Amino acid sequence: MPLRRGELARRAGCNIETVRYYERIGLLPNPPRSENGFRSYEERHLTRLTFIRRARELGFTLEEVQNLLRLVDGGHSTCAQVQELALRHADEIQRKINDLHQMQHALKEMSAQCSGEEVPKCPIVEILSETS
Amino acid sequence: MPLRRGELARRAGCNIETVRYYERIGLLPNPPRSENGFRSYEERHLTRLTFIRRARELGFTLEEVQNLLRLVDGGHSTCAQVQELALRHADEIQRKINDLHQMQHALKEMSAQCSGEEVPKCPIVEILSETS
DNA sequence: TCTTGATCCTGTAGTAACTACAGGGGCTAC
DNA sequence: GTAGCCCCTGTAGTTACTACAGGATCAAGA
Repeated sequence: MPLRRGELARRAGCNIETVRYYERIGLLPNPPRSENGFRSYEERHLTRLTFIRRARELGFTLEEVQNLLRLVDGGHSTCAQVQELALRHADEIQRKINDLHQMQHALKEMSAQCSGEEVPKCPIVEILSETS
Repeated sequence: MPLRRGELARRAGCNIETVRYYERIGLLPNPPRSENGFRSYEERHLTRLTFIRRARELGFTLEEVQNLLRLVDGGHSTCAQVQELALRHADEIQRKINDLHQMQHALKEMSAQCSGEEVPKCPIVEILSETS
């Protein structure tokens, strides 16, 4: 199932130009070309691109995405390095999860207290501004 | 406790120039100025700025942050509107939480299976590429 | 009192991560 | 054979910052 650029982008949920951009900066490998010069992608490209798109939506920078990809691609030699990095990433992710839980709680609370004419005060801003 | 721009940025955890940028695009209100023309911020500015920084780190665009702020600032008239918006945001947040949980699980699994010389294969990319 | 250092001001230019467009070519289908 | 859709390349524009230049303010020390 070789995919062309447009179809790859569509399935990964990203813009068609983004594919070319990631190729240019080395985040996606240059794919083989078919006879007519069109880029020809495989499942593994789709997998990788979808991961990148999702990680970006979760607030990771492209540099952080690069680090994660290198981690799973096996760029690090020793187990200690891998563990260190994996756990550091996991901690960062936990922080994000906590923040999101707080946001969600605040929004649901607001929605629940919304009845009739009364629009309640939503504490989401105050809650998420605490320096934890 | 009036704060100047540098101290506000430092406490909120963002760059000093970002403050001016948010002011320019209308995300932060223009603060009063002291005698010498310096910007003079209050607690509420710090609260707002910290919220923005955190929301950005969680992958929300500035436009989405604007929407969240309008929601809590009371820009929407009816309760139905507020509920609709709040729940939509909460759903989006739940999706992010799910993705982060999967990433975290994959990373911890990888770290746990790391022993001695063996560096295991990490399924984080494959897992997060599933279109759920 | 003078100067050094830190901070502020404004305007503008540079960077990261896309996104859009112009000009041209390759298929397929009526 | 031409209309419509997709692809190619190069380049320019957008979003969200971030850095820098040139100058003013102000507290503290020599």
